[in-house]
Amino acid sequence: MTEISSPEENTLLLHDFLPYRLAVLAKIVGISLSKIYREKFGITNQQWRVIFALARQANCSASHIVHHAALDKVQVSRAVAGLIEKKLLERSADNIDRRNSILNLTIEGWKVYDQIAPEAVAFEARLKDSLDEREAAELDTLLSKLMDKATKL
Amino acid sequence: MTEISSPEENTLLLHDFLPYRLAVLAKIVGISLSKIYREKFGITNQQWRVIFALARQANCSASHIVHHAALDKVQVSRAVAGLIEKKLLERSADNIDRRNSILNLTIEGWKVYDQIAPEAVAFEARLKDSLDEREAAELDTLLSKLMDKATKL
DNA sequence: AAATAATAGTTTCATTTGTAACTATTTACA
DNA sequence: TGTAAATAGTTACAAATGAAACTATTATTT
Repeated sequence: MTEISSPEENTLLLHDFLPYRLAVLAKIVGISLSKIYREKFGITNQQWRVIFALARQANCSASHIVHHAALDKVQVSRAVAGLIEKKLLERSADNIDRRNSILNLTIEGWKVYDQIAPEAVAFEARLKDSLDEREAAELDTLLSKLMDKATKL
Repeated sequence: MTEISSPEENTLLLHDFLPYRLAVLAKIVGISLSKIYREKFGITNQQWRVIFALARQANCSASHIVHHAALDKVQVSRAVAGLIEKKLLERSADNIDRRNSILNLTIEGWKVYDQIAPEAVAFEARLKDSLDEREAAELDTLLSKLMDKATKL
């Protein structure tokens, strides 16, 4: 194996490349987090997002979740179907606009939420553990700026 | 649709939750970036990473790429097979240890790299556009700290 | 009112991905 | 030396994902 590039050269370093760093970080974080809800509750990442969206906003439609959980309508449809089968969520009809479904967590669904939520918060806290208050605030700002930019690229 | 949670309540806000923010940001950035190499060169994300790893380090084995491109060996194997078929990469035998393959970009492979690399750099620059120098440095630090922590969770 | 477009959500099918099992080769060690 | 363990890489199969077509209902246009 021969090193052919020198630091002087303008070769792109993958591990310094921001999109790569974001992808790797997000993936590792996502995998670690998903263990919490997958192993203990058999819940997928998308189902988890639907549960959290519904915990925040009850009686809402699938398309409301689409806009608040960064999932597309197919993903929401599948996640909802899975959660209904697990009896964590129930669907009722909207008689005002019968295209809509009205979604709500069941008692069981709330129990699951009440167990996962604190663990998710604790997980986030561990992740941010090495950041002081200023850094945490800075991180928020930077992620917001990047998100803003990324949606306009 | 009824708002049942109030800000006073300790409900987890999905859009403030760091793992969620990282996942959404990484996904949007990844999709935007992938258009550059997918639409113009028909290259997948994994193939792109293999090309960049090989541009940095010639004559290396697949497992070297595994460790430097955050891909698992199956992903590398498939990406390499695809790149060989496209004639962007060639594989030769390592007579010292015949388990290893020795991988190198072809002339065509280098041409593709030479076209994608500047676009990738420009993309990253656009993404960081709204950050000043201090913020960009801070971002580096924060991502490193988070990455460090995430690998130890 | 009838035809057309738009919206909500589901289903289908092809592609991608992840896990595990597999082959081939080399290393460790009894 | 011979046997077991480790390493490099591929293949096969199952599960997850994405894009497009589809059903049902409501809104808009003429």
